[in-house]
This record gives sequence, C-alpha cells and structure tokens, in this order.
Amino acid sequence: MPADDALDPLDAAILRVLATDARATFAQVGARVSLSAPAVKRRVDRLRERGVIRGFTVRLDPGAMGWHTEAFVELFCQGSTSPATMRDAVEQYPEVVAASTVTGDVDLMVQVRARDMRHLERVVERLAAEPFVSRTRSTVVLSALVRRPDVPGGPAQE
Amino acid sequence: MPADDALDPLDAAILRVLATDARATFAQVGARVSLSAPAVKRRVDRLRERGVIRGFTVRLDPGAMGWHTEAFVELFCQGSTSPATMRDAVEQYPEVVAASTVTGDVDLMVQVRARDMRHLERVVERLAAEPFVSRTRSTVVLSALVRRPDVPGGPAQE
DNA sequence: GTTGAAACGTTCATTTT
DNA sequence: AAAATGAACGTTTCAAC
Repeated sequence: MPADDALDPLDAAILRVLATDARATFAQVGARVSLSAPAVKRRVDRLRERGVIRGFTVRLDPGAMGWHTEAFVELFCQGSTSPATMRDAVEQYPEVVAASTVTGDVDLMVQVRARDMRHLERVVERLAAEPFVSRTRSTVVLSALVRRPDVPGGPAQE
Repeated sequence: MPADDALDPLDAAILRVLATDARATFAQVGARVSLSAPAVKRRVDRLRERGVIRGFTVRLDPGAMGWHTEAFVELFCQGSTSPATMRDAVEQYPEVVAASTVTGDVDLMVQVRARDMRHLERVVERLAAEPFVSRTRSTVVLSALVRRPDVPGGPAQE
C-alpha cells in the first residue's frame, strides 16, 4: 500500500527545514513557514503517523569515524535466490550501508563502508563466500562528490 | 586535514542514540549513556565543532514523496574531466542524490531518484548530453533491501 | 561531569477564524 | 477543519562547584 503522493506545500516546506536541521525547534520551523509552533507540531506528528517521516538522524563525516574506504560491491546470485534471503544475509554485515536488487546482469548492488582496503577486501571475500553468491564485482569509491539528504521538492516538484 | 580517527566510547554511544532519534532530548540521550544532560550537550557541541557531526536530518519515505524510481547511472567521461567539473554539472540535478568518482572503467557513479521511468529516462538523457560524458550505463533499482543511517561502531569497532 | 536556576520549548485544552 | 492563544510542564543552557 503506497502512501499518498500529493504532499501539502506547507508539509513540504516543513520537511525542507527539517532536512537542513532536524533539531530545529517547532517555533523555529514555524518562523520559516509562517506557522505557530503547535501547528508545526501537529503536522509533523501527522507526517510521522502517515509514514512520510521515518525518523530523524544525525549526519556524520565518514572519514572522522575512521571509515576511509567505500565501495559498490555487485553480487551475481543463483537464479533461485529470493530478495528476503539476500536481505537476511547482507543485513548481518555492519559494513553494509545499503543494498538493492537491481535490473541487468547484476542481481544485488551492495554499498560497503570499511576502515581501509584491507578491511574492504575481507568483507568482499565474506560476501563472495555466501552460499547464494556466484560472483562479485567491486568498484571502489575514489571521492564522494555529492551526498544529499532526501529533500521534498527535488525530483517531485509538481 | 582529516579528522581524528579515535572516537571516544561515550561519544560513539551518544552518536548511536542520535542516529536512531536525532530529536531525542539531551536528558534522554544522557539516560541511555549514563550522563547528565549538560555533559551530553557539551560533547555534541564539540562533535559539531570537530566536524564529526555534519548536521541533523529527517529520514523520509521516498515512495511517500512520489519518488517511485531509483537508479544507478554510470557515467563514462572524457579523460581530461576533473572531479570538480563533474560535481558542478551533477549538482545541478535535483534528482541526483549521490555521486562519486570510482575506480574501473566507469568514471562517475551517480544515484538518481525520479518520479517514474519516464522521468528517469529524461534525467539520463540530460546527463548523457553533458559535454564531458561520452557514454552512460543505467541500472534500475528493483527494491531497496537495506538502507542504514551512518552508525558509529559499525565498520570501525576498534 | 554534576548540580541548580533562569530562559526557553513543548504540549494540551481552549478559543478563534 | 485547521490555526492561534495561554498556561503547565519539561528541556536547554550556563554559571558555579
């Protein structure tokens, strides 16, 4: 059941402010969107209930955390592997930051963060040893040029 | 100048709480890590100053925002293209959520969010028309299996 | 890092548009 | 139906320890 596509312009404005600073007070958000604090709170509560807002998180500098190596690891899987099996396996790795099933010859695209090349190598070896994985192909990130938080009114400015 | 790699265990614990709920009060965070609210605040302030914390943001459900299509678009670029040129070009697209220069035959890996296939197609065409792009290869996401916020003590539990 | 106190934000019931 | 107001309660923030 997909959530409703139509997003209220006021809700979108509130989400844009929260995307920039998720710890802004309701009064501060209200000042930016011309609403009182209680009005902002009620809309935010409603967006959480509707599932539009999944939560609030901190944005960290990966380098400052000691993660100096990032890679896209493409997994070629045996034909009969279900997405659930893939997820259950890949979720065990703390180094996996994202994983998606994809079209094309590759079956699963996995994004990995590791301390260094040596660490990355070990993770790729473990992924390659998963029973349903027939082959892997890794692409190491040289430099992260753009890394944007999800913002309403980007792709879907209707 | 890369930030210090060694992360205080208490700071790591605070960041884990904030990764789960960035709007938690300092008192709530303090209760989880056995610290008073002012102590938590001082540490968070310091983490911001050090650049470990880049900010706080809201996590949204892409589907609820009307973004039903996601893809990895690989860009093959002319040999003399600088990363700065690539970033300047790719940053103009609101549909681009991430972009990284990578090793291998591909030069730039771009992650795109679009309303639908038709919208994605238009974005890929515009990217392909950039002067420094010689060829593109797109991989459409079928389903996002894992999507984790950055959490300390994942890859770098030392 | 903690405590205590003043300023400020949150939250709810109520009133207004 | 949705927003503003005002008051009670909890949080932030800073000085002092």
